[in-house]
Amino acid sequence: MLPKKHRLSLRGDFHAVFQGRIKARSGPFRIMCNENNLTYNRFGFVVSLVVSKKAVIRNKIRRRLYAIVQHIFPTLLSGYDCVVWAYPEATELGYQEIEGHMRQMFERIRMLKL
RNA sequence: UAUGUAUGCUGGACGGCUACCCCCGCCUUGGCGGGGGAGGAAAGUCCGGGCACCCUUCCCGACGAUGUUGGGACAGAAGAAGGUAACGGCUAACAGCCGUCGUCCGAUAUACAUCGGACCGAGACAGUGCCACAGAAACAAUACCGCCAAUCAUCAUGAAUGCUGAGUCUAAAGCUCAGCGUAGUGACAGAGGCAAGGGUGAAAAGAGUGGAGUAAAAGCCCACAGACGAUAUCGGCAACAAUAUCGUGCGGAAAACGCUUACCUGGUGCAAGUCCGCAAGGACGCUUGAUUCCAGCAGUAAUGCUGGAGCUAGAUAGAUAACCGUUGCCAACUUUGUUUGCCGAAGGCAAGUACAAAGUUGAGCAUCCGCCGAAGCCUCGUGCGUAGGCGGACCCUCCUUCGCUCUUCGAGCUUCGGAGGGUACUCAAUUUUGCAGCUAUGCUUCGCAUAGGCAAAAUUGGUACAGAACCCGGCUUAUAGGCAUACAAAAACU
RNA sequence: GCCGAAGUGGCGGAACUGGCAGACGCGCACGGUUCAGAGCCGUGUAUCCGUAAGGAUGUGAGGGUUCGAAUCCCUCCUUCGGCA
Repeated sequence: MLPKKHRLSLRGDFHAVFQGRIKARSGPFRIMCNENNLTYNRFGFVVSLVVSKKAVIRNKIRRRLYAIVQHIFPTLLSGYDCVVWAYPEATELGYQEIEGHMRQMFERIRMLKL
């Protein structure tokens, strides 16, 4: 879980990210980013009712995404707001596979530090 | 014994590592320390409440006065609309719960009765409607087949008495003949009487048995029995039940109705609403409550009362976790033993059901590819493929050989070639079970006990349903495994 | 969190005042027309059993009321829509 400071919460923040041009996709996940005027990153996750009708499964996917982002947080460049979507196929994946997809997406949008 | 149904309870544990939310304290403005952090259904949203605002009404005050505005209330008329429906109790309230009654079903039983289960369990002599097809008729009735011939009509016959005519002598009477025709008899079934029987249908006028009755019949009448309603008495708070009297010929459907009766509900819902802010948004409401646990008392019970102790999530794109390790539990399988039946001298054959126990730890391990392919499998193709066969790569051991290095009668490394092997498990400990023919020790002998000894085994899968969003009381639905109680009874054995 | 609507062959969609389920259209299959194709015309077309006649099941699932349920009632499932 990320601290509340690093989470996206306001409606306007999400809409600002939707205006961004930095996008990537890997497997059942999609990411969209935009620059903010802060010195740190903020993340938001979208796991809609289409993914699964059971709240337990949706919560587990979101918690895994939070845990992965928290794990690779120090290796990222700063100053971005990001939103990650999950799609129904994500319910079939294990933790290692989700982590692989996430790393691939961050690599494609060149947010990893060298 | 296994299984099913119903009800109630339970719903894994420990540790590592990296993090999140709330509260408290300290230093001090982001760190440290401490404490807490999902459920029986948090779900579905099917009901009921608390709570908040609005509407109406009432009360008080002010004013620009039959209205406006501010405050308060133990308030919610009628109608509409919606809901509930045996009776009593419980409750803040309910479509919930408890108890009782009634009807129906099942088991035991001759029966009474007992046990278990189900029930939207008021009203169809207030009204508007419905009962398809079939059938004569589907509810103030009607008559297809059928039954009857009392009454009317028709036809035939027709006593006594009678009427008319003729004759018998003119008349009358009487007598004879002819005609009419009454009662009666017979025929027919046109009018009519009947609804017992047949047939149709889910249901047929709703009255079952016996008698009387009739032309034939029928609750048309009588006796007995059934159902429903009213009244009285007895039991019960009541629904209801028992008995007696009186009355009623009595179809179904209220899960047809903007139908009746009785009772309940003013409306909207925390996205209610209050406050701050230009706005985005934020704070409050928001967790001390019809609260939890324990004990006692009252009550058949639901439940209530009293006393003591406790504070037990409060997120808001939504925390309570992610990833590992150990272990518990369950199932299958394997092994061992016990088990059951049959034959029998030892012993064997069959069943593989039920029960019990174990399935742990460490070390070593060089194999791989292609083609074919008994068994076996299916999509039935000359497909897949276990054992196995052939070929190749690679590895190990030995021998021969070309060289190199060094601490030089030897060792190591290496090139070419040849032979053999590459078996998928092995070893040790441990645990459990079994064995008792060998050894040691102890006990008084048979023998028993302990320690050694011998044999066997050391796999796989699962661990539910599901995530608070203002809070409670219910209902319904989901739920691996485990526990308890009641009921049912397949199969096997006795 | 709250409120509402729908579910019928392979598809769309009738039958909703209870009374023979699948009208009608599209699609599909077969046959005819044509030298051939399109188009047109005709027949058939839920599932199972049966040579056939015929029988059984079937309106999202389960239960109930009724002589009889796609229709009425109850509980679930799925899908869709609305409210800041």
